[in-house]
Order: sequence, then structure tokens, then C-alpha cells
Amino acid sequence: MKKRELDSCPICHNLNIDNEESFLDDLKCSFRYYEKNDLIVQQGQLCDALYVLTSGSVRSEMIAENGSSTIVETIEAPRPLAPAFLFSDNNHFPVNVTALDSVEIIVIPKSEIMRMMMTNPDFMQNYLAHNANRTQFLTSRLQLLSIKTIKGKLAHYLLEQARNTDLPFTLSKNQSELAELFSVARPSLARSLSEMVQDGLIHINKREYRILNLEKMKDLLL
Amino acid sequence: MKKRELDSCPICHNLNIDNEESFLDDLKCSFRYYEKNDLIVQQGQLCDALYVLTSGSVRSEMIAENGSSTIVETIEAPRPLAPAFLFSDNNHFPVNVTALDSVEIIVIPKSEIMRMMMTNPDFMQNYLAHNANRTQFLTSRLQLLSIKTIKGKLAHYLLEQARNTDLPFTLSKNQSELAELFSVARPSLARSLSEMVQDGLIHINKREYRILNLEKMKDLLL
DNA sequence: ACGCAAGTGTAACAAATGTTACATTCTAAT
DNA sequence: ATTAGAATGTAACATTTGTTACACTTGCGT
Repeated sequence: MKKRELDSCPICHNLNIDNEESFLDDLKCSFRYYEKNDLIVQQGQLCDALYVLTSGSVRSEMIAENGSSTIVETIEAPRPLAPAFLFSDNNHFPVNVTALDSVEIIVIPKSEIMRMMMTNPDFMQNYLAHNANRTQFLTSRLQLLSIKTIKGKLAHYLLEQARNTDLPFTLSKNQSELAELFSVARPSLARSLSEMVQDGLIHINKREYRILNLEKMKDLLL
Repeated sequence: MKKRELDSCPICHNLNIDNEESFLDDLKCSFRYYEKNDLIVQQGQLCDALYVLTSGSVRSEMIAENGSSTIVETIEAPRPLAPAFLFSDNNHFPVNVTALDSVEIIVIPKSEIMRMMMTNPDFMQNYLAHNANRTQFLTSRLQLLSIKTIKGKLAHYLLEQARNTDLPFTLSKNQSELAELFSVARPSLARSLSEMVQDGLIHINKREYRILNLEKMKDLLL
């Protein structure tokens, strides 16, 4: 096992050097390679090993009963795939994963992951931290989606970006991407934005935003 | 440290007896007691120890900037509080936690948790499994909330309850509770239900439901 | 039996959002 | 500088959902 293959992975970086050499050397794992559109993981498949995406990118999607698919997210290397489900009571993949381009994946058996955690505190901490960060991500997504109005979601998002100040800031997303993040239609989002501008809540110039009325923005969170 | 105090906790049960005796004996931890309405954890507070709720129940809520609060959930003993955030990069509590009645909480330092995991594979597995189950719960909530129409949410929920069969089944929730779960208004939910009955999709008698047309129900998930 | 509270069904109207379509502006490649 | 394509602004209309109000049923305790 080569060090460089894993050291950029969020759960394998920053390991203590001494330990790293030893446990990477005798790590039992296998490599798998896929081409674009190959099916990597099928929904319902048993999850008894950790899949680490080391090269390429994949698409992870839920498949509804009727065959319609809803894209969940695009994952880029390096990142582990569904590291939480490896230890869940219902340890089956909840999603289909397909290759978006040429993909390399390292498959590490659950027993090896257990051993690595028992022998290397840094690795254990990384693994736990990664799952914890994932939980925080899901929690904040849930919080955002549970806001019902578009203006409310915008207020939540913009206040977060502005860090509760009235200083100008630049968004990395365009309207379409914002609409997708909020699960709303693009024209509806544009309408809400222009109303908020008309009402003097915010100022927009291209992708540079500025909150003009912090009070009223916070009122939208109700 | 008494065995019984923790053995009903989801992350401490089913431990190997030999190990359990030893590591519970010299576990460094402290006990805290609260009365109804006491503030147990404040949002933003550093999270450097695991809080295990061993007796009583608590309310965990997000506090918005403007002071309006949105209830997140009620937690009943025995359960750890936010075990994921202990290891996250931003290890601050995202919620306020207040006592709903008389509460006993065991506080275990992060270092102790680390030690327990390193020395006891069962404990580590429990901890990981608990976090993984939590992730699955959040994922399914997210999936449900990302369905936009009320009928779609109902179809998703009822198909899940019916396990994709046309057999009758009984719900444990009334309309108001369902509406809250879906984050919609109660009369709107009732309207959707009665339309689905009129359209011959389902049959309702009190809390007993039955899916009459599986095909059309699945079409609603689009 | 009675009364009360919770749960449910439903209607009229208001508000929010989606849909579609098109004009305008911006951006980047040539 | 020109131009194609992306991004944005906006309007008209359809659809969905929320709001409010009230009647009706159900279950339960007195």
C-alpha cells in the first residue's frame, strides 16, 4: 500500500508518521477501476467494506420505486463513500453510485477499518470527525429545508454568508444553483430576490450582495 | 461507576463482560442533576465531553437570531446527547438543551471516550453504529422533506408504512402529527388525503389505511 | 346521559410558488 | 468587436398550499 494513495483522503491524512508506515504497509485492501457510466454500487447492496474514491468523480443517486431518479450529489476524489453506513444496523447502501469519469476505488474490509481504528488514534479521530462533519452538514441542510418560504431560506442563507454583518460579500453560486439548493424554481427565487431589493432589505450587484436591513432580514426567519 | 447506570444506553449495551467490568470501574466521569426547565447545554457551548442522558427527558431546540425558537426534538433517557459533535471540527453544540423533568446526566470526557473505544471493540462498534443510525435517520428525513408536494410526501410515507403492499395497516400518528412531520398545515393535509380517497388511491377508516392503487401512488413520487 | 375536548371534514379566500415564455444583460471565446 | 450561450429580470397565468372558520364526529371522564 502506497502512502500517497490515501494521504489526501480526509480520513487518512495527518496520521502520525511512525504508525502510518506500519499500518499502511500491511493494510489488506483491493483496488477497483471503473469507466464512465459504470455502476459502482447498487442500492440495497450489502455494505461490509469502506469504499474510498481516490481518483475521478461519481454520482450518488436515490432510485424511486417507479424508476425515476433524483440526483443526490456528486462526489469528487478523494473521499470515502458513505463511511457511516459501514457501521449502521441496516448496513445496505441507500443509493446507486455510478462513475462520472475514470474512477479508482480502494476497498477496505470492515475488519481492517476496525483494526486501523484500534491501533491508530489519529485514524480513529479522523474517521469520527468525518462522520461528525457529515452529520453537521445534514443537520444544516435539514434546517434550511425546513424553512418554508423562499424569502426565509434566502434570509437564512444570506445572513450566514454575511456573518450577520451589513458588509458586502460575494456568493459562489448563481441563481440557478441557489434555486436548486433551496429546492425551488429559479424564477420564483428571482422574484423573491427582486422583492427583497424593492423592500430595501438587500442590495445586489452581480454576485455581490449586501444586507441593508439586518432587523427585517431576521424577521423573515420566523 | 455502576454497570446498570449505563448498560441501557445504546452506546454502552451488549459489551463484552470481561472488558466491561474493568473499563467501567475506572471510568472517569461526573454526574449532573437538573430540574425541570433548567438549561443543560447552551447553543455555541464547547462540546468536549459526551453527555449521556440516563434519566428523564430533555428538549433540544435551535434558537434563531431573533429569539424565535424552533423545537427540534424531544430526547428521552437513555440516550447520548449529540454524540457526533464531540468529534466534529466545529465542536460546539448547535442547540439549546433544557430539562423537561428531573434529569440525570453523566458527563464523560472526550479523552475517556477515546480510551474506551481503543480498549473495547464492542464499545467502538456501538458508538459508530449509533452515529451511523443517526445519519440514516437524518438522511431519510431529508429525503422526505425534499419531496415538494403534500401528496408526494403522503405517498412516500404511506408506501413505506404499507411496505409496498395493498394490505391494510394502522398509523401511530394522527393528522396533526403527520402535518407536523411533513411541515405542512393540518387542513392542507386533510384536503390532500380526501382527494386521494376520492381518486381511489387509498381507503381510510379512522387510523387504518389501505393503498388501493400502488401504481398511481408511486407516480406521486415524481 | 351528559358535556367537553380532541380529532376530523370541508369550505372560502389569501398567499406563495410553479410554469412558461420571452426580453435583456452579461460573459467568454473567436 | 462580434457573437453565441449563459445568466438574469419579469410578466401572465396555473397550481398548490396556507389561513381561518365552523360543523361534525369520536372518545372519554364525570
